[in-house]
Amino acid sequence: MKKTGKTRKHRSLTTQMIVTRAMELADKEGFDTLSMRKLAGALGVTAMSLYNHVAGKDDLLHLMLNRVVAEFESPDIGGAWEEMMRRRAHSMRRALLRHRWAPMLLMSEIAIGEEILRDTDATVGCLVTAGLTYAQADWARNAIDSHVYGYTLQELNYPVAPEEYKAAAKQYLPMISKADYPFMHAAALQIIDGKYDGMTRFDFGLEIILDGLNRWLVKG
Amino acid sequence: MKKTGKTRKHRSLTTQMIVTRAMELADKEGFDTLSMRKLAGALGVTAMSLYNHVAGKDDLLHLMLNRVVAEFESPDIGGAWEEMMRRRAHSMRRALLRHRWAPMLLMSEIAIGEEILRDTDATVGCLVTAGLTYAQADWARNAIDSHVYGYTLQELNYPVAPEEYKAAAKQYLPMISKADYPFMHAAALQIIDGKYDGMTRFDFGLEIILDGLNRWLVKG
DNA sequence: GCATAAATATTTACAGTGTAAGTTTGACTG
DNA sequence: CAGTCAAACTTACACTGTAAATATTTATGC
Repeated sequence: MKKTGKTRKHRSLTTQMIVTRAMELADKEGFDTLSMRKLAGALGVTAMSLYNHVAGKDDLLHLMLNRVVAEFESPDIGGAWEEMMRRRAHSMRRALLRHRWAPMLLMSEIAIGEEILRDTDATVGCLVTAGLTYAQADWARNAIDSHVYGYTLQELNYPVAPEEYKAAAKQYLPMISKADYPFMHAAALQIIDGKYDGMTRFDFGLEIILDGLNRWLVKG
Repeated sequence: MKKTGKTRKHRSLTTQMIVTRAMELADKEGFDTLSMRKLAGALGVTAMSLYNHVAGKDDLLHLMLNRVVAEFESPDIGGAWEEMMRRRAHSMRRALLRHRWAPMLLMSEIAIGEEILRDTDATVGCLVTAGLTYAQADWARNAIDSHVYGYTLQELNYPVAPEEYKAAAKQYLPMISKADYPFMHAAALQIIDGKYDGMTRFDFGLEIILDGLNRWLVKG
């Protein structure tokens, strides 16, 4: 197992490389199949080598989550807050769909880090600059984030793709007892008949919230 | 290892017992430390015995989640939809706070089962009976659920308890660079000065959504 | 009552996991 | 060239879920 002397193994690993590769693997093959051994293998290295650059799997996870948040679009200070929040929400959604493993962890981990602070600061900053109090800004941000994370997470784990709703409804209709679940039964029929496409909508909830916030602010 | 003949080990285990004990353990000691061996031990049995009543850990998980959803309050068909949705949301929140491990899994698992169907059917049923179309009912339910799950999950994982916000703000203030994160810095000061208690509010977001839905329906 | 069948609990074993501890290697420094 | 120190490696351990085979208790049929 001697070194050839040319293939440099030493000094060839960085934290950035590890995080990048980990995200690629998580994106492609799923987060739960990502093990330290597998990640190390993908980098041509043994598992324990990673521990020279990363404190542990938890630490790696936080670094990955920070990278995801880095993809969120920062609202401009001084911009029209509604439009800024809308743009941020859409960019969050795109980032979360790119990294399907992220939403659950972003919500359920105590996630702090440079990029997460930056995002929070810019968001609160935009709202406060637009005239909201810190309390109002915090509540607004929380309502929006709850929706973005909540909606996206539910959507990501929905078992059938939108273009298969009709077929799925046909397939499962006989399993939905009309006596026990009359409304679900009727809903399935509506989807089959093409009266409703079965898709919930991200923007629907988002606009309800933005509009509601706006009205509440105007009212005082 | 012969049986004493009196201490009956056989026939003494049921699926219900397993699920109940699993929920107790998860509630008390956390979901991630719940292993089949530990659960079996708590029931005075070996790990593999559980597999006679439960297909596997995944199956057990789904049974647990169904039990949680069973604690959600079913809206009445024919009731005033806004108030019904409000009551359901609050009961969801109480149940999710009782079972801190549940929200993440309810959102991220493909969860189907008797109780989950019942809840969906009753909720959609209430809304449809109140005059909404199936599409509108689905969107409304989705917006509400996204908020309930999203908010509760974020709240559950918030690192400091509400009564410690002030102390926490004092402690961490020096770590929040005024140059890099001016608004977070200012927010911390407001909390320290007692101008804002730092608590976001479940009802704030919920009422924004309910009100927004109402307006949208009236408008057509 | 007794053989047989069906449930259900147990034992053993395996391929994984994250990571603590100790060892070797490689690349700079003087 | 020798010395130093960070980085990569090896080994080992205590876990995990669960497949397969075995043992034991209960229920059924004659």
